[in-house]
Amino acid sequence: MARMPLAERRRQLTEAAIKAMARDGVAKTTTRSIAAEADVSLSVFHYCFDSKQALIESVITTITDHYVTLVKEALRPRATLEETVRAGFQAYWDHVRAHPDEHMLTYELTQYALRQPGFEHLARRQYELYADAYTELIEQLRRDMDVRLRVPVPVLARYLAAMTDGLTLNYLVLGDATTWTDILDTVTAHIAGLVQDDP
Amino acid sequence: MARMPLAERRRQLTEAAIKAMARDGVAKTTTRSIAAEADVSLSVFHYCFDSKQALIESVITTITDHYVTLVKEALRPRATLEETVRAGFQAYWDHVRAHPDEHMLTYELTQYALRQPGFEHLARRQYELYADAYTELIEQLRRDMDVRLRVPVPVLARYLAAMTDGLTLNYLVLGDATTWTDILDTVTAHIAGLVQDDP
DNA sequence: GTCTATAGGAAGATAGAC
DNA sequence: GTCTATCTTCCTATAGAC
Repeated sequence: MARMPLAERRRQLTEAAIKAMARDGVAKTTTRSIAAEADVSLSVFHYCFDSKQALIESVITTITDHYVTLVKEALRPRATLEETVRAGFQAYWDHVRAHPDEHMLTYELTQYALRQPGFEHLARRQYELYADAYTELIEQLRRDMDVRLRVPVPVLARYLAAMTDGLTLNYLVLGDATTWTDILDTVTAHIAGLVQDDP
Repeated sequence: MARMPLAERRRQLTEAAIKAMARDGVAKTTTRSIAAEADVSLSVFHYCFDSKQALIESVITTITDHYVTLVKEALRPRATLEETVRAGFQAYWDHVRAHPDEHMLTYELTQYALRQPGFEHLARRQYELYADAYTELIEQLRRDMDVRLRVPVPVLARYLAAMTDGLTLNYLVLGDATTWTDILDTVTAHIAGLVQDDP
């Protein structure tokens, strides 16, 4: 097989692991299946990573950074506050609908990290970065537009992150059998009310 | 060992499984560890359940019903709307803080069910029952008090269920390092505004 | 760096005596 | 119904040649 620098192989295996885990779930993904997905032999895997745990650590940080970028891109400021909220949620939501398995994987990895001794910090990092993304957005809105807040920034940021998280998980489990559009409308109107003081 | 009717042994093993899974996580809980927790031999396990999957099905339905009862009890109607929201969240939240591992387990089981072919309906049932609990509460409030809604009942119920779910998961990951009390205050004020029309 | 082959262990499930 | 002992399978990780 084609030779490759260590760092690049690591990236390739990490990507292969994400793909396999999104498809089959974390529990059913073995080092063998990851090696097969990357089309390398099992020994190459262990040449690049000391253990399966070391790979999973790489998977968690990679996918977390990937999703934080996604959320920040979706929630970037737009012309008006209402448009920011609506377009932001729409962009985020389109991604969830297009890649449900990947979003599912983020939840599985959170729980893996919380249950694995020494990995708890990875789960915390994941959720802190989500909240940070919202914090950044809120601060930006406060500067660029005339937005006043009913609640302190960290409280609002964490609340919004948790709400996004809960709605996403709810969608992954139940789908949109009920009128999910209505729910999103409720959310956006709701958030606008929470963010901006009444005149 | 003491003999026991089949149905009772099943209950005993199911409870032992819940205890072991809450403590060690679903992934690390084996049929052997469950049998040890229940203080029976491995063969007794397989005498009661055809497979590990059959036991997990029992675990999921049991713990789901248990938690739905809990939520319904926490969210029962009280004197005023505001008191209902505040006391309800407080009661629910006290339980989360007292038993984080059990709540964690409910998330793990959801994901197990979603990944296990033929078990998806158990995950859906879990989340439908959560939404049903909120639906019941809302209907009751509409009857008993003079509460008008800005949004349809199913939309509101599902939204509230998702929000509760997201906040719980967020707490399980991050703890209450930030001012969690403020977040709960925000939530309760927020919900009251969403539920009741301005006069 | 990559390969084949295999060590070593733990899991789910079964056999058959009591 | 419950037990001990074992079968079978599949996993992570390593050894050693190329």
